[in-house]
This record gives sequence, C-alpha cells and structure tokens, in this order.
Amino acid sequence: MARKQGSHSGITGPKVRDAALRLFARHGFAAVSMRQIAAEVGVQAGALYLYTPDKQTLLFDLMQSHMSALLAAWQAEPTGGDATARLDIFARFHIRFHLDRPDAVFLSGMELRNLEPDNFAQIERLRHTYEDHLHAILAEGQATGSFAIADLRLATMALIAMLTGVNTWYRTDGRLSRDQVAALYADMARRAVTR
Amino acid sequence: MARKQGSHSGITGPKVRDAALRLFARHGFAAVSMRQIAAEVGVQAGALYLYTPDKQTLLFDLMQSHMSALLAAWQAEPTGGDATARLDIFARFHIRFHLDRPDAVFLSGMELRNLEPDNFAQIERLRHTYEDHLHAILAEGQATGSFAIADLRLATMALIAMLTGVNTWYRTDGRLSRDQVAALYADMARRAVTR
DNA sequence: CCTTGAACTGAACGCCCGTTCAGTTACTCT
DNA sequence: AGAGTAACTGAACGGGCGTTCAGTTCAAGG
Repeated sequence: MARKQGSHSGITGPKVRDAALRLFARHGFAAVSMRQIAAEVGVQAGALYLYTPDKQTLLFDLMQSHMSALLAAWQAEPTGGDATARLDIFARFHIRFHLDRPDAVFLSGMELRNLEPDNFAQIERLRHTYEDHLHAILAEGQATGSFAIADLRLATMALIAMLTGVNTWYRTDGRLSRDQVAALYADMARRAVTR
Repeated sequence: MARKQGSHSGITGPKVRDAALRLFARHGFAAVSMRQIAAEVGVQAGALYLYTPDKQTLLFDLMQSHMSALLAAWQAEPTGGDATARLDIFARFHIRFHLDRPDAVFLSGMELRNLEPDNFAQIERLRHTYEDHLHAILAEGQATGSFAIADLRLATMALIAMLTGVNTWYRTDGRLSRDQVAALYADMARRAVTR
C-alpha cells in the first residue's frame, strides 16, 4: 500500500510534529522511538524522514518553534506604562502563555541536554533574549525607584523560575482559573521586588 | 579475569550509585545504558546486577535517597522563632541543600516520568511531605498576620519553584557565593508573601 | 488516457539495549 | 592446605533502535 487518498503532506507534517511534541514531553526524547511517533501519526517509520532529516532535528525544530513563538507573542503585548505595570503585564503574559502550551514548555525546559552543541547554543540564545526582556523591566524599575532589588540578574532568574513553575502543578480542572493564577503570580512577583 | 584484589562490594556499590547519578543527571535516564555506567565504574555490565535488581530500581533508589536526605536534613534544622524567621531558615536551608547536590536535584526533578507508577507515588509522597513543611510556615505566618497570602497552596508552589530554580543558573565560579545567594533568595521569598 | 511525481510501504542495514548465567578468580576461614 | 564464597567476566539472549531505499500506490496535469 502507499498513500490512501488526496495530498497529505500539509496534514501529515503537522501531525508528525504534534505527535513528537506530545510523546517527547510525556516520556522524554531518548525514550521515544521514531516507530512510536510514526504509529501515533498512522504511518510507517520511514515516512517520517519526508518531514525531518533526523530525530535530533525534529527535537530542535520543536524547541526553536516554541522559543520563537514565545518571543513573537511577547512582542505583540502592549508596551506602555511604568515598570510596575510592565512587570504585571509580563507576569500575566508569561503565566498564560506557558499554561497554554505545557508540552512545549516541558520539552524546552527538560531536553536541552539532548541537543547537539550548535543547536543548544541557538536555543540558549533565544532563552537569554527572553530573559533580557524581564531584566530590562526590573532594571528600569530599579532606576526609577519602583523596585528595590539587591541583585538584578538573580532577581530575573528567580522570577522566571517562580512563574514557569506554574506548569508543574496547575491542572485545568483545578479550583483556580488560568487568569486567577496569572493574577496571583503577578502579585507575588511584584511584591518580591518591591520595597 | 575476575576481581583483582581485596573485598570490593563496599567500594563498588557506592561507585555504581555515584556513576549512575552523574550520568543520569547529565544525559537522562533513558539515554544512559548500563554498559556506560559499568564502564565509568570500571566493571562489566553484568556486575552491576550484584548491586541493583534492575535499571529502574537504580533510578528509584537514587531519588528515594535524595528525598529522604532532604527531609532528614530539614528535621535537623533549628525550629524556633516566628513565621518570618522560620521562612528565612527554610529558604536558606533549601538553597544551600540544593546547591550542594545539583545532580540529585536535577535527577529528582526531571526523571519522575521515568518511574513506574508505584515508585512515582512514593517519591511524590516524599515531595509532598517536604512542601507541607513550607506550607505550614506560610499558614502560621498568615494566621499571625506576618504574611498576607492570597492563596496558600499557590504561594507554597511558587516559592519552592523560585528557590529550586537556583540550580539552573548558579555556577560555583560565579560572582556570588553560596551564602550570598541563599540570603538574596530568602529576602525575595519573604517579600513575596509579606504585606 | 497516459505520464509524472508526491506520499508512503515494508524490508533490510548494522548496532546497541537490559538482563542472565556458567565459569573464573582471589580472598577468607578453618 | 583445602574448602567455600564474594566479586566479577565474557558471552549470549531476544529485541528494539535510527536510518535508508527500492518499490508501490494514487491524485493530478497535459
């Protein structure tokens, strides 16, 4: 047998990425075989190589897409206001964006060590760029007196870790809505750098 | 060939665990083979089975040891003072303990998904027990008016995530000492739940 | 209607996996 | 000196791995 009906490359391509993302996030990159991904898509393993040159590149593309989407989404957020207002926007944005893509977040946080050096460096650069946006907000607040931060770089890392941590416990069917959680985290973030 | 000289089980056993911990943390559980661990120890793969029934149990034992050590170390910390003082002690303890064992922390955070259901449940219970200690401190501070926390459970998770995040960026040769970092994090943690 | 080519199969490549086990060595105990 | 045994080797087991590729199917274009 070969293909069943109609043109599929526009459908199968995304399905491969979706299946790979879900499986990598759930079981880990090394623990998932190309045959498992293929089975999820409904195809033989060999067919995957029409959509990715190899397994490593598949992982890298997923991470790269995630980080690019994160940066693009942040650029689309409103820019006005003082540092306190911008921190609030950043925190809420971060929480919402991350809650919407648990698999991609999990993957991008966990599988960095499975990237080859060149790919790792590229993803790290994107991650650094994102952190710099928060760093700039904190620096401005520090300069204008809104914030009182002993160590800017440490505060940046601390807030990012706190906010990203939401994905380890949040469940859609829990008692708090996405927006409630975002508001509560934004409040804690502001307090952590204020006074 | 067989064993070279003297009795080795008291030496080889720990060496197996050390090598497994380092390799699992570095490359991930699924990506490390028993032959790689054996090579690190200086032994053939078959000999590992004198020290662990299988690879899964080796992972579980490493995680279990880490969590038990964490709980035991916390029990050994001073207990007096009000909620603010105890939060300070907790935060400094958490940072120091985690900075001292980056591999074990990394492993325990990352490889939960590679545990079989029963083993997973046991580790989760230990983790929950640890989180409850922080939860109790926050609850007391909330009751006495030291803290102003909108959601206790969320605040607990947020602080744990913030504090544990130190391991993702801290380097021994960086500009901040272990104790400086602990003090800075403790201060941010206190502010995040105060006023 | 016939050719083209995109989409996919199915089998094969060499390699590494976790685990088992009979056999070998070197130490300890009597 | 001899027996016993803890520690370990080295080979083997069945199976799954990532990747390649010749061949097959089928929709579309001329």
